[in-house]
Amino acid sequence: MAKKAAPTDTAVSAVKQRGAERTMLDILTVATEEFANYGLSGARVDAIAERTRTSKRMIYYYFGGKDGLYRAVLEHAFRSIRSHEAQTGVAELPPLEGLRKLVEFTFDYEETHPYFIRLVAVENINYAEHLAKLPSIREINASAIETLDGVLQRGRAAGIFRPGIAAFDLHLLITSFCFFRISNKYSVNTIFGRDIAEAKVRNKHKRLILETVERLVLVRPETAGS
Amino acid sequence: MAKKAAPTDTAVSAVKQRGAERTMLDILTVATEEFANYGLSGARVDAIAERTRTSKRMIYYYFGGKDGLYRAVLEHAFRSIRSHEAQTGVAELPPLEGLRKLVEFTFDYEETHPYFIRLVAVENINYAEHLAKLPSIREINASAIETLDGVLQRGRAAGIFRPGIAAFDLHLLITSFCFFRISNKYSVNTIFGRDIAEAKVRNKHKRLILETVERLVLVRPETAGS
Amino acid sequence: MAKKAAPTDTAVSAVKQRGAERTMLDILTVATEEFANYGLSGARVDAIAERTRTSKRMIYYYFGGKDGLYRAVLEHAFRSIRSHEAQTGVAELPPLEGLRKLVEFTFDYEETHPYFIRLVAVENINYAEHLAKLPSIREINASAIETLDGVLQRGRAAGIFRPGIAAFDLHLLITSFCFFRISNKYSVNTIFGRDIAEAKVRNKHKRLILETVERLVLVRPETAGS
Amino acid sequence: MAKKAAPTDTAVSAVKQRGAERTMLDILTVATEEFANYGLSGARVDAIAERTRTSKRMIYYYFGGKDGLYRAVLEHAFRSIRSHEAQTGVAELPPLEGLRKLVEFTFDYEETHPYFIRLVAVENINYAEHLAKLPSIREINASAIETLDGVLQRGRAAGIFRPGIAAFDLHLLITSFCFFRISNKYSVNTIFGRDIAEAKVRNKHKRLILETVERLVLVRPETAGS
DNA sequence: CATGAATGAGGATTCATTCAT
DNA sequence: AATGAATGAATCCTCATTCAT
Repeated sequence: MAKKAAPTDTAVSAVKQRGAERTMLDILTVATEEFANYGLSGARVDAIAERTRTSKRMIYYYFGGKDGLYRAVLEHAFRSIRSHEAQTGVAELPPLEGLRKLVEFTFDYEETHPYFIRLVAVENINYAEHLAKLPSIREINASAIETLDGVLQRGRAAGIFRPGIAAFDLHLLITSFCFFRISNKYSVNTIFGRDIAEAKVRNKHKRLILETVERLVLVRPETAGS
Repeated sequence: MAKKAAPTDTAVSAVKQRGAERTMLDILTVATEEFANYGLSGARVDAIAERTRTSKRMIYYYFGGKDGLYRAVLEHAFRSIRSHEAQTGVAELPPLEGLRKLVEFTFDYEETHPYFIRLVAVENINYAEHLAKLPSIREINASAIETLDGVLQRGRAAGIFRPGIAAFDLHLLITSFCFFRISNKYSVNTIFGRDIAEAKVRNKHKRLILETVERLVLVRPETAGS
Repeated sequence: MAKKAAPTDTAVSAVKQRGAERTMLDILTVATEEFANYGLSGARVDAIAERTRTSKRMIYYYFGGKDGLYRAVLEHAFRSIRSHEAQTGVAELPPLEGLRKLVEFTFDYEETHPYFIRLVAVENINYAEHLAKLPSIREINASAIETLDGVLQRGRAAGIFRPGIAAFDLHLLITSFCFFRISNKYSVNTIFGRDIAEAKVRNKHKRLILETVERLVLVRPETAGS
Repeated sequence: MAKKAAPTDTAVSAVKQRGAERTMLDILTVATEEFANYGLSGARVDAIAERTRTSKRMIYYYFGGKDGLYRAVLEHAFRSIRSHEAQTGVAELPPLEGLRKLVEFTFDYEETHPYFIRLVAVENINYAEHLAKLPSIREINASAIETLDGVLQRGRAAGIFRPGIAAFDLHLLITSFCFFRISNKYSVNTIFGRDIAEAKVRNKHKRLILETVERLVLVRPETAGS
C-alpha cells in the first residue's frame, strides 16, 4: 500500500528533519553565547529561548533541559576546534614548519574563538563533570596530541628536534599560553593596568610563544628565525 | 590588640570587635571555598551561612551582600599570594637563581592553592568586574612584575640574560603554564585520558617550565642545569 | 475475519480496521497500567504513548485525549469483572454454595486484578466523575447485585438464610473487605509492620470473610464448615 | 551582657515561634484539604498557598516542598485519628461494650472525616511511599491494634468471645467496611444508582457492621441486641 | 491511518534579600 | 552584635494538546 508515497514521505520527513536541524542549530548557537557569557549556573534558559526563533519548550524537546543543552554546546565546540585543526595540513609540512603552524593555529584559534575559551573555563569550574558525560569526547580530541606527536617524531628523525619532549607536555605548554592570554585577560588587564588585547601586544605574544617553543625543541635554536 | 583598653565600655567593645573580626574571618574562609567551588552565580548565600558559626544575617551585616562578600574574598586572596611571593627573597639572589626561584614559587603556589586559581578563573568568567571595583588591587599586585623585572635587569647587566624579554611577557608565560595546569586539569584529564595531578607528571612539568624559561632567557642555555 | 472481502478497497479497509482495533487495544492495555499505577493526574500521555507501538497522536485520534482514554479504560475494566462474574455459574448452585462461590470469586478477583482495584480507587479520588459520564455503566454492573439477590432469595426460601439482609448491603460487606485488603495493603503493611500479601495471611483472610458472611447470613451458622 | 534581655528575648521568640506554629498549622490545614481533594499529583502548591494567609515561599521554608508538606499532612492525620481513638475509653469498658464502642468509633470517625479517608486512599495510590518515610508512623498507630487486642483478650477470658480471632484481622474487617463505604461511595452510588450517604442507609450500615462483628466474635450471638 | 515538530499555559522550586525584634 | 521569620521575583521544567504533512 501507498508505495508511491515513499518518496514523498522521505522528502517530507527530510524537510522536517532539516527544519528540526535548523531549529537545533539555532538553539545551539544562541546557547553557546549564553553559556560562554554567563557560565552554566549564570546562563538563563529563558534568555536563550528569547534570542531563538523558537520557544523555550523546544530546548526541552531537543536537549532535555539546561544541562543537556550545555553538553551539546560543549561537544559542538570541541568538534569544531578539532575539525579546524585537522584542516591545517600540519602532517604534510616539514617538521619545523608544521610545528610553527600548529603553534600559530592554536594562538589564532584561541584569539578568534573567545567563546570556546570561556566554555572550557566554565566547564573546569564545574570540574569537567559534563565533559565526562560525553562518551565521544576522548575520540574527538585524540587527534590533537597525535598530530603534534607526528610532527615531533619527524623532527627528531630529521635530527633537528631534541629528544625527550613529549607531545602531551608540549601541547600543554603551547595551549596554556594561548589559552591563558584570553581566558585571564580581564584579570591581567585589571591587575596590571595593561591591555593584552592590543594588536601590538598580540603580535609580540605570538612571536614570544613561537620563539619559546623553538628554543625548547630545536637542537640549534639560533638557526631559527622568528 | 586592644591592650589596656581603659573603661569597661571600651573593653567590651574591644572584645566585641575581636569577636567581630573572628566572625568576619570565619565567613571569609567559608565563602572562599564556596565561591571557588561553585563560582559567583553558583555559590549560595544560604550554604555559606550554614557552614558558618553565625547566621545569614551577618553576611549582610558585615559585607553588605553576596557581591560584597565575593569582593572581600577576592581581595583577601590576592593579598595572600603577593604576601607569600614577597617572602621568597628573590631580590637578594643571583639573577638565575632568583629567576628559578620565582618560577618554582609560581609553580608551587598555584599547585597548593587551587582555591586561588578557581577564584581567578571565576572572576574572569565575570569579566573581572569585581576586581575592577577594588581600588587597591593594582597596588597589591604591582610587586609581581617589579620583582621579576629586577631579576631580569640584573641578569642582563651580568650578561647572562638575553635582552628583549619584557618582565610582563615572561610573567605571563610562566604564570600561564602554572595556572593552566591547575585551572584546566579537569578538562585536560577528561579529554586526553591523563592525570595531570600525578606527582610524577607534576615534577616533570616543573622541570619543563624551568627549562623552557631558561632556554628562552639565558644567553647560553646549555650551561644551565635543569 | 474478513474472509473473501470482495473489492480491494474493502479488503484494505478491513485490514486497516483490524489494525485499528489492535492499535486501540494496545493503547488500552498500556493505559490501564499507567492510570492504575499513577492515577489520573499522575499518568502521563507521553509515557503511555512511548510504551505503545504507535505514536502519541493516535491516542488523540482514537480516544480524543487523556480523559477519553481514561474513560475507555474504566469501562473496559468494569465490563471485564462483570463478564468474569457471570461465568461463575452462581445461579445454578444451591444457595449456600452459590453464596460461598460469590465470596470466593470476589476475593480472588480482587486479589488477582490489582489494576482494577487501583482504577476504582483512582476514580473515587476523582469523585467518580468519569464513571458518571459512561452511559452504559449502570447496565454493565446491574448483574452484580441481581446475582447475589437471587442467591439470597433462594436461601431464604429454603429456610437456611436469615431474612432482613439486603443484597446491596451484603455486597458492600463482602466487597469492602476483599477490596480494602488490596487497595490499602501498602498503608496497612507500613503502619502495622505486617505483610497482608503473604499466602498464609491471604488464606486466613479468605476463610475469615467466608466465615463472617456465613455467620451473618445463615440461620444456623454452626452447621456450616469453613 | 544583656541579661535582662533574656526574658524579653524568650518572650519575643515565643511569640515568633507561636507565629511560626500558627503559620505552619494554617498551611497544614489548607494542604490537608487540597491533597485530600486532588491527590498528591493533582494538588497544586499555588492553590494551597493562595488559600493560606502566607505566601507560597513559606511552604518551602517550613516543609521543604510539596512532598514534605504532603508527609506532614499524612503524619498529622494519623496522629489525629489515634488521638481520638485513645479518648474513647474502650479499655475501661466491659469487653462487649468496648468492642461495640470501637466499631462505632471507627464507623463514625470515617464518616465524619472524609479527608482522612481520601488521604489514605491517595497514599495507597502512591504505594504508601511517603508513609514509609515517616519514622514515627508505626509507633503512632501501634495503639490501634493493641486496644482491640486488649478487648478481645478480656472477652475471651470472660468466656463470651470465641477464640481464634486475631485483633489485626478483626481490625481489618471493621475498618474495611467503614472505610470502603466512604472511600468508594462515589463509584458505588454511580454504578448501582444508590446513595450510600443517606442517613437511613448510614444507620442501617452501622447496625450491619455491629451485627456482623458480634456474630463473628460472640460465643452466643443470639443474646446480643443490636 | 500515521507521525515528527511544535507549543501555551501552568507548575514546582530557588534565590538573594529584608523585616521585626 | 545578632537572629528567626518572611518574601517577590525569578528560574527551571512539564504537561496535554495541536499543526503540517
